[in-house]
Amino acid sequence: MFSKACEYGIKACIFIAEQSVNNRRVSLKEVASSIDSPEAYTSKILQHLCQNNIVRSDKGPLGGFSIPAPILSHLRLSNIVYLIDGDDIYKGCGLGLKRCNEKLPCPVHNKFKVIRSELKEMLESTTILSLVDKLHNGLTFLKR
Amino acid sequence: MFSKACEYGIKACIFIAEQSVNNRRVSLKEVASSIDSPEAYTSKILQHLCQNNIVRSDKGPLGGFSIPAPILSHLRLSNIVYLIDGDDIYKGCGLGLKRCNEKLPCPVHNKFKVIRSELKEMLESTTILSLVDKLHNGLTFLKR
DNA sequence: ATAATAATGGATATTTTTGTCTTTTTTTTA
DNA sequence: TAAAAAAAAGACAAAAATATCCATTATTAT
Repeated sequence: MFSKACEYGIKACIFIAEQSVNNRRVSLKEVASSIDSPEAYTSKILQHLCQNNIVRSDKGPLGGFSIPAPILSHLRLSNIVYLIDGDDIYKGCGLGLKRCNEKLPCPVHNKFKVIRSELKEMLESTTILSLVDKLHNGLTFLKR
Repeated sequence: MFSKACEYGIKACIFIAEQSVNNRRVSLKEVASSIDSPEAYTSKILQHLCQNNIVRSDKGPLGGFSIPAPILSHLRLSNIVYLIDGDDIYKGCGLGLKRCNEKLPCPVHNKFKVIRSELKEMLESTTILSLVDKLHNGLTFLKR
């Protein structure tokens, strides 16, 4: 459904958000080990998220990654997925046709658009904070 | 959503099915040009479909690909997707966790399972014949 | 200032997916 | 039986995704 990069990105954001809620910055190492992802690859993904102001990074000792409260209060799954995987999952034709639309639909167009719009709606309505809450309550897990 | 191979596979099946309804066998060339796919790559995908009795092939002049009526009457999108892409799209964790389930769900588990089960239901209930009908009525297209 | 810490950036490597090319096998028709 | 047509099979190539390594830059504490 999502690329590996996107999966790591989502998990990393949930973990960093959880720590940010408690005013803790986290290092790359902590992120990677907490979400069980390859460190250097995760670094690239975090860079990407930082360059697009979804995550904040500070260098030096005491540095690390965080998500500032004003950003966290608005952050949704859709922001992360859109940044990393683009909008193909919302817009792209189910059969990969370049020009598939209401007027000239592919055979699966109408079946897919229902699923797709529900996926879109779900990603846009799910906040990272709501996912952090579940983590915090011990109801969900980021590893294994 | 699906791999390129799977997209080609679905389009190829719809095209071959359309021709089989009219008792016409089609060559690899015809398939590839009709669905706008790379010929040799499409060949591999058709081989795979043939080995798994979703498509039939006959060698020699007058040979070509077809889908026998008894198969076509049962064939659904899910059969093709499952063969080519496997069951990750139904079963796999949205965050790529190996062991994510009802008891130990990842943070997005419950949000995703709704979408996933709808996707599953859609693929399992959509027959290739119903898609051929739309093609035939000029309501949908396989290229562009 | 210096050393230590942590992210950044760039180059490189590996793996997977996608795509190609060539030879072989099967079948039909002449 | 020989030639032609068509898929099968296997090796190979290119592109994309995933992953690693190393030198650089910024920040903090000593």
